[in-house]
Amino acid sequence: MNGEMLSSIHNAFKILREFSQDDPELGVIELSRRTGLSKSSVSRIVQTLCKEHVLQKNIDTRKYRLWLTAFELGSVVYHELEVCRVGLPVLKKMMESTPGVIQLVVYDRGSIVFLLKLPEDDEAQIFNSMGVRVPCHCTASGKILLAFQDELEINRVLKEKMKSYTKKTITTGEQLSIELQKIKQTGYALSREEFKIGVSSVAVPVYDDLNRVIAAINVTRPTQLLSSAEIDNVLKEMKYCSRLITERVGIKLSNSQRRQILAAKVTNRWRI
Amino acid sequence: MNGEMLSSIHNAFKILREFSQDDPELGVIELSRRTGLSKSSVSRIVQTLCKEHVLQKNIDTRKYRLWLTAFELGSVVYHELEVCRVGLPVLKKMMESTPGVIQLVVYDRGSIVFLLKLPEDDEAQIFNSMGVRVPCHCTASGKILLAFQDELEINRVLKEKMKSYTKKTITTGEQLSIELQKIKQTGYALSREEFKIGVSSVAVPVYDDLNRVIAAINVTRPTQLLSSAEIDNVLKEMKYCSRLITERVGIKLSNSQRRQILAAKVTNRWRI
DNA sequence: CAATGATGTTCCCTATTCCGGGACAACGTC
DNA sequence: GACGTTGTCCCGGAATAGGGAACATCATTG
Repeated sequence: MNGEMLSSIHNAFKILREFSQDDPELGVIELSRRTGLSKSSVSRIVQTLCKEHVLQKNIDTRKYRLWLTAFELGSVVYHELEVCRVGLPVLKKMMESTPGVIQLVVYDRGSIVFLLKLPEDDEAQIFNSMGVRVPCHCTASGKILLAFQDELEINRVLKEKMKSYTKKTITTGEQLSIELQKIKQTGYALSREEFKIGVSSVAVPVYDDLNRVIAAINVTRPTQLLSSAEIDNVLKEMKYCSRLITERVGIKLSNSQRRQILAAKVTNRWRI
Repeated sequence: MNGEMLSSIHNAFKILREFSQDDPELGVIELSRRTGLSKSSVSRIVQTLCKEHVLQKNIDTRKYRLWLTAFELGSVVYHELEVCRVGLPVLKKMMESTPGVIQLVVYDRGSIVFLLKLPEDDEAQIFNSMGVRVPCHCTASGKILLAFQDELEINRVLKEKMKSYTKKTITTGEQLSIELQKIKQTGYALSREEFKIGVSSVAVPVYDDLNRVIAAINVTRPTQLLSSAEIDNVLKEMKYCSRLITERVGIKLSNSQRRQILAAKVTNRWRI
């Protein structure tokens, strides 16, 4: 297995991944510096991506931003994610009775990716939104999802360097390991200003019809609005919604089929 | 200018573009057939894209589907599109009083791309959704957006082959040209089952603060629920929302700045 | 307004890579 | 177990992608 395979494709995505909500517009030199590629290479790649309408060039500033092809491809993923389709109406209903920001989150290689965020209108850009990737160790949903990964994956992540976002961020493998065990027992995770000062959140796992954890529901609020009494209230609501999603997710199987699949130790995460 | 520039990047997106809501999972041979690339090339490209987490492989079926990197990149575009951010709350409000499917749409090279669709929960998958691309000639929003493109672009599109979706689909340049002129006079467009039998829609343009058409609002309903009396009602509502979006879009400029920019004939579509 | 600096594009050349063909392997089906 | 289908691996040669440098463009500064 040679490392990166087709190098220009690898480089193209190295460049594309530099674009984010925080850095939506980037120039050639900037990209060159960030990726370590020569500016001539960046220039050529970026021009190619423009021809594919993956990027768009701002003629005035000569900077580039992601464009419609990226949007179209991303939308396909969104529509394919069963947990999104099923989760959206459930969480919308939940929103009517539950204040705060509600998010649906999946695990991906030591990080979490936000799939849904309600309410959607983000006048206040305080909270993370759809499509954003954040490391596991500092968020409630990250910790709950990591807690349910297999040993191998957990150990891999525990060894990684953990960035500190606030004074309360967990930064060592030992601390996180203890936290994960506690979480697995209680069945929910808490983040009290571990990612952002003034902001706390609760998360519960979402299971599929084969009892595998496929996602997490996350409720975020200003810390002072999330007393332990209130957490109990919110958790009840969240667990109910989690169960609703489980019931509606997955190809409905007979019990014998289910046993068969589980016996085969299917760890294939295809059906999120 | 050499045609495609970096060919492997071009080929990668040729492959990626084959994935859609209708064809979310594809295998190597299938992709090879569709793209005209050799199956060995497709295999290698697809493996590279898996390493980049743009695609994910289903171990059981050996087919591929778009995956989280695509979602993350697409989300950046979504958040960057000012007309989305501004349009979403406006159209949500509109939804409360207006039945039917409400969509926000932009023009892109002879096609339209749906940015938003309300209501979002699509139990009934009858209507087009977010991120979907459809040719201009057969939809209300496509016709209204095309009508406001410049001569050059209109003529380019008029010459293209137009696919027929129903008996009522416009399929010749002459017909479409007449239709566009009518639309430009009345200020709105209609599609009576030109794309799908039993489904009709109305569309109005959305202007930015420099009076350029940047998007369209589209309302779709079963044909029998869209009488001409009802169309007048809906149009009133739509035009009101369109104006609201215009007011809230764009960097607020002084009148002198505005004149300057318009004098410079800025056709740069960067600021959608 | 010339000089300077910073950024972006194009050209050229070579080492590398990537493509296509074919062999091989893994399934599923009859 | 034979066959058809599909996916992966291997290999050699042709094409191309990448880096360096020149050139171009724009912004800033004295």
